Amino acid sequence: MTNKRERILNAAEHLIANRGFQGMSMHLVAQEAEVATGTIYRYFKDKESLLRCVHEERLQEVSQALLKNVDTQTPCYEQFRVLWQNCLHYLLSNADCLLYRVQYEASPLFNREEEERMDERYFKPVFEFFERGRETGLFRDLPAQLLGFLALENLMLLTQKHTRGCIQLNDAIFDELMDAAWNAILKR
Amino acid sequence: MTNKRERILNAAEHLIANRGFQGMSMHLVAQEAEVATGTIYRYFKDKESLLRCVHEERLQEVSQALLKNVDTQTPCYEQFRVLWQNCLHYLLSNADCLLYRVQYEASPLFNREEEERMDERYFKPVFEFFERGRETGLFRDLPAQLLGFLALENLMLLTQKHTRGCIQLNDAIFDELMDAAWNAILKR
Amino acid sequence: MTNKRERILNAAEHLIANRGFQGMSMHLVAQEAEVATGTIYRYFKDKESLLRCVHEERLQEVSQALLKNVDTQTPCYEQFRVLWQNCLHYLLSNADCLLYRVQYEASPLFNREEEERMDERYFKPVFEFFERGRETGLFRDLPAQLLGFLALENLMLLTQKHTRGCIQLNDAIFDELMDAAWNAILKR
Amino acid sequence: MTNKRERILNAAEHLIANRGFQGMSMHLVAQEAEVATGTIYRYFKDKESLLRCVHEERLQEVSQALLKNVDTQTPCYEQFRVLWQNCLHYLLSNADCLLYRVQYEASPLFNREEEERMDERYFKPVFEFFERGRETGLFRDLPAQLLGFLALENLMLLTQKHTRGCIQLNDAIFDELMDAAWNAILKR
DNA sequence: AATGAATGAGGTTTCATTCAT
DNA sequence: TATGAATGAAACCTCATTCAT
Repeated sequence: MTNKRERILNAAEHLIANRGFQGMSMHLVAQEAEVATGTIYRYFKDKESLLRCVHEERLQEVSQALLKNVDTQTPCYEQFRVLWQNCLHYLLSNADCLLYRVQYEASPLFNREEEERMDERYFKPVFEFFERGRETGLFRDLPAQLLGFLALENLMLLTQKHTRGCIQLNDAIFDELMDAAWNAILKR
Repeated sequence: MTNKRERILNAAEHLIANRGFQGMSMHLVAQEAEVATGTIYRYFKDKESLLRCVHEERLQEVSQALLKNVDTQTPCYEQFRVLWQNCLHYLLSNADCLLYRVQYEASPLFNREEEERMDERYFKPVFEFFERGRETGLFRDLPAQLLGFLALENLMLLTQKHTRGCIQLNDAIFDELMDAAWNAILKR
Repeated sequence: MTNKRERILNAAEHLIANRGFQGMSMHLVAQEAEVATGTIYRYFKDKESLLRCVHEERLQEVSQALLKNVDTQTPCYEQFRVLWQNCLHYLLSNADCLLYRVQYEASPLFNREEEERMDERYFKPVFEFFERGRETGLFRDLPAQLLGFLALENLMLLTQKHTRGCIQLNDAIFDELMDAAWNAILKR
Repeated sequence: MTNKRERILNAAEHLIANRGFQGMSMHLVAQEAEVATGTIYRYFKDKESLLRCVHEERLQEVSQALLKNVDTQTPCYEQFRVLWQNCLHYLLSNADCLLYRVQYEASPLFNREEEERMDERYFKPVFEFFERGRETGLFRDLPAQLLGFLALENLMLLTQKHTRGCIQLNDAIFDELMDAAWNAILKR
């Protein structure tokens, strides 16, 4: 059953999300996934490889969630709104993934080049959206990567703080935040 | 010599910055600080306590750097500009502190309540600045904490990516980013 | 197909020869023999049993090779010469078997009594040859086992060193070594 | 206490001697040496390093024992006799070292080049003895290494079999064996 | 008869912490 | 106060063996 592989990935993500990279031991992963320790090594060469897979599989999932119902034929703002809402909903309903990703981004352990390649692969349409906006003079004259960061990435940090109970957010605030993001990237 | 205590704190910060929480072993800290392993335990009860101290000492330093030359008598935008520039310069010239802090923020390991208390203690004047801006109707109707986040905290993530070589930033971009931050918090 | 049994035995021998007893895992044996791991257990009760079989099967083969064309009607020196040459050629052309056997002999793991029984069974004619030589007063007054050792067994160690590239041997040296062996066992 | 280092080396040697390379686990070494597992790693980088040290330290000891009382001024046969007797006595009274060494020699795991360098370093005077004998026309025209092998190294294998109870040796046999070794290397 | 996924005991190694000096 | 050798629990990983298919 390839089901076991998925269980292992989820267990790893969950443990990292809740206990940090330090708190994810192979033994705990096995326990959480309800498999024997040795079983993990049938699916993943070693711990590092498991971590890489957790990352890549989730990246793919995130990018799909992000781009759902984004129609390049609709007005720019409309596309932005869908993107932003997709992002918000995904983050709010996938706490483990969110808490995991924030730590991954912060960690100095990972190979930057590989990460860049993956970002490019999975988020190409997102970057293209911001690039088009910039070319038409709607958005600020900043690299697409930065526009994407201003518009979406800090949402990640905010929802993380929300999920962990550090701040309280509600729908009114979300509307305000989306508007703030839109105004941040708009050319003056 | 209390000098040793400082050396230990710096060593811990440096190691976390460059190798993550996992990469900071007490033995390595001792080596980097050029003290014996046992000496660390004269200054800090245990590893957790050392980590807490690293955090608090730096928080204090950051808050001082942030508020330098901020004059509440000057126009709001001017105060914002100084705050933002202080923040940028501190982050760019204190790579270890920056790389450390990003990981700290992302980590699920720390006591949220204590952190909140510390934030409040050290960043009170910053929050007050945003609060005033909101009350005068200049800034969006969002909690000061959120305004601060929109204005300053994502700068931390950006400079981290810059420091680690994931993105390239320059003065023109920094100007643009400051403007983006300003526009993000401004009421429409 | 009993062919599989042979493949497994060869794989085990080959692995031990090249990686030592430590380097022979059941998984690697299966891979090298191109069978499934579980299949090994159809032919051999467990790892120990497999090792014992590897040993016995090869012992039989060696003894046959050793005694080929040895004619008890010919003069003693002639018989010795054929035995020695057979031994040399077998060892030189069966590197795995050689490298395996040297390790087996050195290992404290195996049951000495069983080994003795096997030696006796398979090498009886060889021992008889040395026994006859002793009784006729041609060879030293030493147990046949020891005469055999002096004459043939150190050839094993020498060819092992040759095969592993530790020493260089050639035909002239081999002639000299055979003469040395002959003189070692000869009564003065 | 550097005493611990010695205890660890002895424990490792003893375990290999009696249970083979496989049977030497770091845990067992620690137990036998009466130290904590972790302590081993203060003295040796890892298992491989421990094995190398066991080897080198013993090699040195063996070479000293071998050359004791060998006087290059005395006749060749006398020197040979002392060498051979030294070798015999050392092997008979250092069972662990003997059983260890035989396995080491048989193992395909070790770096041949390094071994050669060590042999050369520690056994130089032995090789020189055989070289002189060859140059004066007393010994066979074989490399000193091979003469040494014929004269001494198979003694190692024989005493191993004796120590393990596979064969019975006594003083009369030893005399015979020494004579056999002498006749093996003598030029005809 | 054959497969190979699964198991978990046991291997090597690291590391936070203690304590005699 | 400072040291660093020593500890042993716990980390990662391997491997002989079993068993459902």
